[in-house]
Amino acid sequence: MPEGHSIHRVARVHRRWLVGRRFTADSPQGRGELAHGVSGRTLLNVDAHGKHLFHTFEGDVRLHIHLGLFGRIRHFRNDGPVPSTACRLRLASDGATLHLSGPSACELLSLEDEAALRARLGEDPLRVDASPDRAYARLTRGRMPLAQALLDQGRIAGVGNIVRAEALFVAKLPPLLPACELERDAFDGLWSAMRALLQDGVRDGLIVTPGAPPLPSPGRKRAERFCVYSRAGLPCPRCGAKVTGQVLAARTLYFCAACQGVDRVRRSRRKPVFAPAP
DNA sequence: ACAACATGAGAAA
DNA sequence: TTCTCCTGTTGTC
Repeated sequence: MPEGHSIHRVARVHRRWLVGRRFTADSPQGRGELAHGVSGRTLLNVDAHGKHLFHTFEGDVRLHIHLGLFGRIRHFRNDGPVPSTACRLRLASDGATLHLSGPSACELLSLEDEAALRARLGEDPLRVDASPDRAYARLTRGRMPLAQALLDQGRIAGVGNIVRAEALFVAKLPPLLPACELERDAFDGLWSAMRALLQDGVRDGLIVTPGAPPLPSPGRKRAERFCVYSRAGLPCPRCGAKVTGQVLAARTLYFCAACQGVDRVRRSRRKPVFAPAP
């Protein structure tokens, strides 16, 4: 569910359908104070930055939601079904109800705390105020592998494991290149690949990488379709070589070692620190 | 039925 | 680096 595109899509839906409504809130999971803080207030605004959602209610009440790995928001036009015991927050108004379950964060924030949180977030390719210059400066700080830097939300916000793999593939970049060796024109290709994937994802509600092959096993229900993500051992749709899946900093990184090469990408050629896998 | 795994991230060591 | 939290889906038996 949750990479940046999902969050921005939720924000869009909520702006369109929920802003202006007055909600009653409850928490079947037993977070009474949280529900009490929101209940009876009108929703004024919804904003997304990276994977974070910010709802502003009347009376200076700010709700911060992060879905984490497991979080989900279900929407209903009517009252909706009986919420499960795992439902952390239910917001109900006339003709629109939502159930939030499994978030890693669902809290009320003061103005200062929200500002501090937003200040820690990097450039979000989905935001109009995003600065590619700043994104490049932050992303290329240090020698950490490019793929690892891409998941650091303080550098670039909203990119998750799927988008990093697919964008690096589309831009034909080597994931293990030290971030500081990424040339500016190579970054520009990566930035536009990420933005295109995320923007299409907001529009369609799921990530579909152009050029992705049909699903390997027809029975699978996976909604999103990829070139390399989750395709370890399967043929690369561009060159046919086997896709690599390897764990990097506790996350599985997928890429095609054969066609995501190092050419034209280095900033300094002095030290051959990185060599593509054989 | 049951186990493994997942699009995340913070804290601890 | 390893643990920890949270829930739902996928695959194996």
